[in-house]
Amino acid sequence: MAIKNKTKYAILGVLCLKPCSGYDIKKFCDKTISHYWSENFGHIYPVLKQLQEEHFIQPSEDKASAKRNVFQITDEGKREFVEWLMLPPEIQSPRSELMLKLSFGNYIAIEHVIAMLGEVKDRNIRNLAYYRELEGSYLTNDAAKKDPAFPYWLAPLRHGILTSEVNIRWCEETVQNIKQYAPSNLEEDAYV
Amino acid sequence: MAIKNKTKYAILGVLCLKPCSGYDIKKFCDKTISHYWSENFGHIYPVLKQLQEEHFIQPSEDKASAKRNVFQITDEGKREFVEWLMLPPEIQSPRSELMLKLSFGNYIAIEHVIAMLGEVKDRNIRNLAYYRELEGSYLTNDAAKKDPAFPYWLAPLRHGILTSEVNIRWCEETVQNIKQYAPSNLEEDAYV
DNA sequence: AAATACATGTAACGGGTTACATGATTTT
DNA sequence: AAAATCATGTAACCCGTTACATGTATTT
Repeated sequence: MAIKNKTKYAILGVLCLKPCSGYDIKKFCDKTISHYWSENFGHIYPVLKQLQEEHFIQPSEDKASAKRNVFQITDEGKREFVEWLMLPPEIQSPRSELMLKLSFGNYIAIEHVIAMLGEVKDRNIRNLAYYRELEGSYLTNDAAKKDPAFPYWLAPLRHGILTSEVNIRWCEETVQNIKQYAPSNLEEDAYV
Repeated sequence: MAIKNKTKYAILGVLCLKPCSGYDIKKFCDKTISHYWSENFGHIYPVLKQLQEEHFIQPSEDKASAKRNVFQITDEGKREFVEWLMLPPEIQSPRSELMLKLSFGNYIAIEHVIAMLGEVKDRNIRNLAYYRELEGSYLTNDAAKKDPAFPYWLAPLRHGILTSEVNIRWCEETVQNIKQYAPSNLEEDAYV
């Protein structure tokens, strides 16, 4: 059977870096890997409990506060995680709502489609700016560069940069194509 | 509440093109839009029933076989579909297993990571070849070009082409970065 | 005659999201 | 004192996948 429950492995991965509470894990996901991975509390806490039962994680001693529930990964947990790492990543069946909508674009007014593509482009421009800033701070940090993990943290970031760039170009190209091949009501506006 | 059940709208979209049975819809998804949308029987048939109850679709007269259950979209169904089309596409929370695994690449042997990226690259090369072929047959078909839907069918295809290309480049770049910044055991092999 | 493709559906499962509930701690 | 943040957890829901069951029509 195919491996599901990727939350399990995401949590094990984060705990490989440092002991964390559920809250910490969520914060880490939101801050550091949010451009390619997301988690939510409703899933983290139950999985944390399950991982503890499987002895892949255990309560950590160094709790900052009595209320905090800090976990650390066990040797078994590390083994489990690395084993998963080496499996080929599952090819997920694609479901792009944008592409689906776009392919039926001739059912709505051309201005709508163009506006939609404009929003997509803007979002990608914002993302790109953010990625570029991150990349800059990475590349000028000599300590980070010496970390053996450096190229592995750089890779998803570079992917974000390259795909953002290509998405922007695609938006522009697509607007042009739409105007050229399906002029409809836009042409008239040009004379106003 | 956010709109879920996108299968509903995918089905309405396909039925806008022509009356279909559940089987036809599945076939259409697999053959025509599989690079950005997927459906499966276990979801299609129940949703088909639900759509009928909502009067968005109705049984079609022209059944080829007694066994086939062909549906056509109603005016209400068309309205429902177009209304959805005009809503901004939901931004889906990203979950790239490849990126997650890659960001922990320093936990496994470098050869493993390089092999993994090689497979990803190969898959993208295969996809690109397929997309390019499709694009060629599109661009040389004058009848298709005159269809007002032409740029809307072209757009997802172009997106596939551009992202495949960029993925290939990213794989190559990433392998280089890994070799440069995390040489480890590969260097030795170079002398063998 | 056997194998493949056509065709429709149900049941169980599970993964992930959202909303809800609750309270402590820190900052303004 | 109030607001914001920290922090943990549960319950309900629903979407989508997988596996199962069943039978017909067509091709080899």
